Amino acid sequence: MSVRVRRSREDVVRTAGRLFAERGYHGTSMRDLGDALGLLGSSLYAHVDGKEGLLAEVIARGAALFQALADEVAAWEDRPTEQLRRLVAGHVRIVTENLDEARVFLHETRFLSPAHRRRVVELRDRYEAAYRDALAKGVAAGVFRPGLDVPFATTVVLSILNSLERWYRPAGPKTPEDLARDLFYFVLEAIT
Amino acid sequence: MSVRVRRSREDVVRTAGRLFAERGYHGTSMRDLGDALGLLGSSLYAHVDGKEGLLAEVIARGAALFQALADEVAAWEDRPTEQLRRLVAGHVRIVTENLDEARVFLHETRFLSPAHRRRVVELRDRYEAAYRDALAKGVAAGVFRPGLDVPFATTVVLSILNSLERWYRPAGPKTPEDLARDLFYFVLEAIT
DNA sequence: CCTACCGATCGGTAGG
DNA sequence: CCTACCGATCGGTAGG
Repeated sequence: MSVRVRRSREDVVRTAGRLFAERGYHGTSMRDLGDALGLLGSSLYAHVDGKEGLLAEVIARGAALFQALADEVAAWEDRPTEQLRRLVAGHVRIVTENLDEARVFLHETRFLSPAHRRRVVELRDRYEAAYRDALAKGVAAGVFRPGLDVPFATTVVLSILNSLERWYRPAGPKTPEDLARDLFYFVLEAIT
Repeated sequence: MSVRVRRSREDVVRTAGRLFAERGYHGTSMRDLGDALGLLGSSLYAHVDGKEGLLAEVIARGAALFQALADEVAAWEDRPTEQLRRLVAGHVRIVTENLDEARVFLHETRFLSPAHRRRVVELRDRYEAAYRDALAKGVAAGVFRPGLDVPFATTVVLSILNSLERWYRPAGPKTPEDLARDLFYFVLEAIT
């Protein structure tokens, strides 16, 4: 009954993302991945260099989405509230539309080789800086609470956003747009 | 150079918690665990039934700590703000004092057998209910914001608390007591 | 808790 | 992308 079709490298990476998200990197074998694609584990090596390279690619794709968001909101640096609103909305959109990559990014980065991991940690730090800068600018401009502990608030906001992958369900009561709005106002209440 | 001492079952479970937290369940072999304890992988079977039973025990210990907290705060049901304060403070204390178990509980529960996993999910749901009840009582009593979306706020509060294991560092600028206080007030600002 | 092992599975390769 | 493999490692057991 298995449907035999030619598989692209894109298919391999996307399916790897799904399996790594569901079973974890170490819980997924190359034969598991082959099975999911309708081919043998050994045949995967015609598409990719190896298992770790596949993990690195899945994670790099996730990281690129968040990085693009940080770059995008940089243009709004004169309006910190709008910057924060866009960061929250963009994060929710990325996670809800790329749940597998987001999960692998958050849970499996530690299994990357040191060289790959270093690059990902660097991107994560730059992403965090986008939030910290928006909060700091908002405090300086008087639109957020004076004396706000900016590093702490940054951590809490990212805690909320990074937990989305745990509980977001497409069939849940709120659409991604609802979530973006409600999460933004929850945070805004706490920091103003 | 390796120090040979007699190992207790307690040593095995605690070391398994550390390795499962650091490398993940599927990233830890019974030989890895034996090495960390100064004995052979095969010798572990004198102490435990098998690898999955070891995971179940590490997670059950973590779950028991949270369950005890939920039971404890039930006594304060007439004072929802105090109830929430104690839930947050208790959660921070449990995580900061049992970081390995908390990590395994959060990340490796999905690798339990269906029977073991079902019990853990049940406990987690009861723990979540303690937060939901405190918030609902607070809204009913008029101490929290009228019209607060209680299920949503519950999820956000637990998102914040469950992310602690990601960023808490004993050498960080805030003590666990500082964190408990600051996290509580962050949440309180958002829900009042 | 060690010795000595078991069958199964792992990531990966040579050659087509 | 398959055939036919490789050496290494996996969780686990029998017997002491």
